[in-house]
Amino acid sequence: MRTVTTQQPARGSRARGTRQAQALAAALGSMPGFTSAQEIHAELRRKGEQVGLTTVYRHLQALSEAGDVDAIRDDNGEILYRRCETTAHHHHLTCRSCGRSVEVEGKAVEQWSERVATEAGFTEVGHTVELFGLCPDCGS
Amino acid sequence: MRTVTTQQPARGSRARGTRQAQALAAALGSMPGFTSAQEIHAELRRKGEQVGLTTVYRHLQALSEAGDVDAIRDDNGEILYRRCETTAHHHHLTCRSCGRSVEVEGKAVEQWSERVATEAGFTEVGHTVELFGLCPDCGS
DNA sequence: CATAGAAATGATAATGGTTTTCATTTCGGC
DNA sequence: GCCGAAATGAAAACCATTATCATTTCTATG
Repeated sequence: MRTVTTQQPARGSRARGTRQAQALAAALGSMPGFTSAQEIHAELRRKGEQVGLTTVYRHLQALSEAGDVDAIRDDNGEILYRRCETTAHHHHLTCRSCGRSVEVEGKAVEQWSERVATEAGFTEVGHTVELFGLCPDCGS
Repeated sequence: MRTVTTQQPARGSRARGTRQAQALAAALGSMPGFTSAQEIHAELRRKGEQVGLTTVYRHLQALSEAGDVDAIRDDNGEILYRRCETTAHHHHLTCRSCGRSVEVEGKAVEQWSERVATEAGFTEVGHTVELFGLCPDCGS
C-alpha cells in the first residue's frame, strides 16, 4: 500500500470534531427551513465537502434523538430536519412553498391535549402538531 | 370504420358494489383503530377474501381522498387508515399500544393555529394534529 | 344472446427514501 | 509504531407505496 502523504485536519475530540460532522452541522445551519437528508447530502457535495449519504443519515438520526434537531414528516413520508433554536418543546409553522419555518410556542395546544386526553381516560399523552401555510413572501 | 358508439360514463354504482370494495369496507369497519394497508390486506386473506394488494391500496387512496376514511402517518412513515365517523374536521387520540382511537374535536386548536399563523403573516394555513397515549385499558 | 367498450382488478416490476452490512479508514493512547 | 474502538461510506437490503399492463368483470346496447 502506498504511503499516506497528507493527513487531514480533525484534531481533538473525535465524535463531534469529525470533518463530516462539522460540515453537516454547517450545512444544517445554513438552511433556513426544513430540509431532507438527501437535500443536505446534495448541498454538501455542492460545497465540495465529501460526506457519504450514510453518514448524513446517521448523524441526523443521532442529532434528532439527542434533541438537537427537529424532525418532521412531510406529506410524502420524507423526513425533514431542522436545527433547533430552542431546547424547549415547540412546534413549527412551515411555508409550503419555500420551506422556511418559524418555531412557535404551543401552550394552548399542550393544555388542550392534556384536557382532551384526560377526559378520554388516556395517559402518557404525546402529540404531533405541525402547521403549514404560505409565508409573507410566498403568499402573494 | 364503424361509428364510434359513445358509451355513457358508467356510474360509480359498480365501484362501490364490487366484491372487493365490499370486503374492504367490511374489514375497515371491523378494525377498531388505525390500521395499515398491509394489515388490512392480510386480514382480508385471513378471512378468505381474495383481494389484491394493489386494489386495497387503490381503494384506500380513493376513500381517503373522498374523505370517507382518515389517513395519518405513524412514526415509521406508514400510512394508517381508519373509517371516519364524522365528516366534520377532527383529530385523533390514538392508543400507542392497541391502536384504538377516539375522534376529538379541536376548536381550540383551530383557533390557536389561526392566531399563530396570522401573527406570523402566514396565509392559507393548514395543520396536522395527532395525539398519542395509552387508553384506559392499556394504561394500567 | 352477442358483443364492444369501459372500468376494475391484480400479478409483477419499478420507485425511492431509509437502513444494514461490512470492509476500510481514522485517531487516541500506549 | 501498533492496537482497538469509533467513524465512515459504498453497496446491498428493506419495504411500503406506485406504476405497468394484461386480463377479467360488468353494463349498455343492437
